[in-house]
Amino acid sequence: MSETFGKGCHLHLIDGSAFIFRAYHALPPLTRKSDGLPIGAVSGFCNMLQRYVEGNAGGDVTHVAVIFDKGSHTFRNDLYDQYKANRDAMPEDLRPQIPLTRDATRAFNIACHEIEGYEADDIIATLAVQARALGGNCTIISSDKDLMQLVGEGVEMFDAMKNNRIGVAGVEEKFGVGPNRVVDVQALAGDSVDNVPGAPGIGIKTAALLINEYGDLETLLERAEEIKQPKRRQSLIENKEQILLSKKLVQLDENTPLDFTIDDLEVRDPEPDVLMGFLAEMEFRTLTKRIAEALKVEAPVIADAPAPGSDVDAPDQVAFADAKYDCVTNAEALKTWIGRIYQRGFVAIDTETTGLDDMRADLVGISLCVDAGHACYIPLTHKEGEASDLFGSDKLVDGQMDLEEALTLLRPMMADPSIVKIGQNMKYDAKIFARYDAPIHPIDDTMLMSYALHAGLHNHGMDGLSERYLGHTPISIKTLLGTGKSAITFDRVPVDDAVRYAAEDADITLRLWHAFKPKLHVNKVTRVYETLERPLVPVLAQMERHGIKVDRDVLSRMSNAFAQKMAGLEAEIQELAGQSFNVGSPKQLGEILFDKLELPGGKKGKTGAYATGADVLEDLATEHELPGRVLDWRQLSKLKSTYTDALQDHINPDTGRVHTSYVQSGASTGRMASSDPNLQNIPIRSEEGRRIREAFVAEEGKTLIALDYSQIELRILAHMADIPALKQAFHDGLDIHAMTASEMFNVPLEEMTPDVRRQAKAINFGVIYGISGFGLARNLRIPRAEAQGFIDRYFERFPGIKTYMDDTIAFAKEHEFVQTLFGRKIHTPEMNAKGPRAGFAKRAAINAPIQGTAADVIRRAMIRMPDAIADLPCKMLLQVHDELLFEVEEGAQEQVISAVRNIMENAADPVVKLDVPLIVDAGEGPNWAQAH
DNA sequence: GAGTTCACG
DNA sequence: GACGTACGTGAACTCA
Repeated sequence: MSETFGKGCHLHLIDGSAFIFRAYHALPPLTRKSDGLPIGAVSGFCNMLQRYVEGNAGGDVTHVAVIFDKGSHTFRNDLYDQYKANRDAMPEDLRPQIPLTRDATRAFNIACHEIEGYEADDIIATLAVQARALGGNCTIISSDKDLMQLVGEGVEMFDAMKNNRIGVAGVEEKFGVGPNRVVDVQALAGDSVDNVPGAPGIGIKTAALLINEYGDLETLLERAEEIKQPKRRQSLIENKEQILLSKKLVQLDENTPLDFTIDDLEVRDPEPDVLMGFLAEMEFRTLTKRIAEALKVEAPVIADAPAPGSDVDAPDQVAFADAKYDCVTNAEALKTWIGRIYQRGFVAIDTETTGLDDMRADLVGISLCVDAGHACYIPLTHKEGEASDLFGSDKLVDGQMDLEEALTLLRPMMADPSIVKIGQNMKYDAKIFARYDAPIHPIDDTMLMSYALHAGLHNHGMDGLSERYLGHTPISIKTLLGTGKSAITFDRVPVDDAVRYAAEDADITLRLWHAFKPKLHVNKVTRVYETLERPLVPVLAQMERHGIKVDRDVLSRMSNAFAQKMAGLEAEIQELAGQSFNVGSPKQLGEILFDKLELPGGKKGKTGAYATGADVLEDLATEHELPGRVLDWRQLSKLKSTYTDALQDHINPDTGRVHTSYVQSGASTGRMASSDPNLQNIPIRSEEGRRIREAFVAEEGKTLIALDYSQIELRILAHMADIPALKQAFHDGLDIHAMTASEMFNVPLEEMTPDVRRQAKAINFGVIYGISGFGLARNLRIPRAEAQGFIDRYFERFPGIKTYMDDTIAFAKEHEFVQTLFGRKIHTPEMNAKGPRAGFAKRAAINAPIQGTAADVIRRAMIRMPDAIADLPCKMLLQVHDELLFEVEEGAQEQVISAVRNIMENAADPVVKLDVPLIVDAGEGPNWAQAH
């Protein structure tokens, strides 16, 4: 019955991408039971296709196609690089489903087309115009307003969700003009979703008014001077180029080069075998049955596999004891595994290396897992010889794949955007792979999933997670490597042992992934994971790999100076004590101070030792000379051992730089921790300590730039607790501590004394920390009653703060978690405990949303930073909670500061609209001391 | 390995 | 009325 498209024919064009996104967002994240493949969007897509088919049975449709977008780069990006630039990345669990929606369309025996470099809308436009020219009709199954310009004689749209036809009248209702002028209105109004700029200040209503008055866009722009309203006139004149560009962006291309014709789109009946086969493979039980009935065929039997992940407590289909772990020793076997990975669309991957330092450790082997209970290990550089064997040769163990051969096979899979690589702490593995020219993307991380789900409840190490969520105790690395001096490195572990250990790690990681993935959605932290955790991994990896230059000579000189001073102080201290003792021992010092010298106020802690902390010694300094000397000695000792000495050992011999490691899941609040070395606690408060920052320097020809958020936590408090006076003060750029003092003590700002301001500052900080009279009294060294008086007065002046605290505590008691403005959850399991623990929990619950929201804000800035500075000669090096440090080529300072500041100050947008401005201060210099 | 102290935001 | 007390970290050191 083949016939040429023409009069009397009716073409249906389905907007495939719209179907996919609707399906994805309408459904919970379903997974295929047998293997956990994410399948929700495919399921919804098939349902929509089936409903479409049923709805059009017996209708007049003669031709039909589903049209998809292909690739992210189109000719519009060449016109305007910001086009659709503000779109979120595709969710990771949707990505592997995209090719399956094509398969689904073909399984329904419906034509399915996409063309590289063009949006689906352009293909639809081209086909609609052709259909009309050939005298037929066309219905576009979509509600996308960008397609409305096509409506007209012979062409209409159909909103499948609302079951609603959109003709010329519908378009006029939406845009206020006929379809032929829709692009003119869109060009003026712009589109925030697609990032089409348009004319600022002009929306659809105004645009329609203007177009109707002047006829079309070109005439309007020519005669813009005549417009009476000054703002509109100015906007049109000033933004003429931008408006014309916008028109090009919204105008669909009706001449897309097609590699098929309308005649190829003729309606075909589905072939039951093909369709049933596909549905059965996807394991859609209900849908398979329904369609089988409609087609009057037998529904295939879908085996009832136990459901991994459906029950978090028992996700295993294969007991660990029955797991099968292969040793991969040749290319054929590895290719088989890679084939399995492509079938699934995901793989759990783990690296074994010679050490814990990801900047220096060498790759020893790789393990992979795609099915729980079936994993493999690829030994690559295991060496012969026992740990104790001093003459242990460096000869490689026989029967291993060549490292480069294995990487060559793995690299395409690791870089393939359709394959999700799952790891536990993937930053480590990604950094190792990066050193072997094997970039890995996209990734999923079970440690970070646990962090999004369980922050505040427990740690997120793999062994703990395995015991807690899988009920399985993993093989301990210590049993393989030993401990202490006799410990060996992984390359000396016998291959058989390594297979059991390493393959199990990948197996565990995959099972954790199956357990956590559905929980993200149930616990409503998918957004946190997808926007604040997952995308930060590559950013941190990049920063850590880059490192910061540290001048060894500067540190070494300071170290010697400190040693000399300490020796002098030590002699003085012994002299004052009348005996020699270890100044570094708090126990011995306590005995000298309180037993021998009989100084007052000796208090023993729970262990029976005297407290000798800085606050105690400061109080004693008025009584005796010795405590003051000890304080000086301690400061120097700290600076020397922790900074000037230890830091030198952290200079990487290959790069000459120091590479910290950020622990993304380190702090329960959403902050990060820095370790090996910790570069988030480099001294600054004391003059002597601050000089250590002079050793952190820029490379020759470059300079350091530090940008930090000003008072970010107080600003967030002002917003969250909704305190008008504080918000106004921030809007007016006032000194917030002085303003607080003025409000509290009724002192005019001009008469403010530094001491009153200092007290107010302490209170402001106290509020953020969950203030108590006792704590404030100790901090300010004032009587407790006086401190309590301050707090009472503060709450009187800012009653909203008290309400916020009470509400937060009530929420935490009820739910046992608190939340940041971005939805991060911090669990507070001790809220309903008895005794002093409840006090701790309360204060932590008050602090966590504030500290956590600030942490979320800077994370968002960091995630956006690589794109923002891609074309600038600079690198982001460090994060210190509210500060970012960059190394910049000399001369580009201004540009970088302006770009970075823009990202940081707007980092909360568009998810959270803060009532207070975020302000970023910037500094620049040859070293960190001067840049700050 | 726990406890103490102190560096940072 | 008595508990105890500012929030969040990491590292070095002593001592059992």
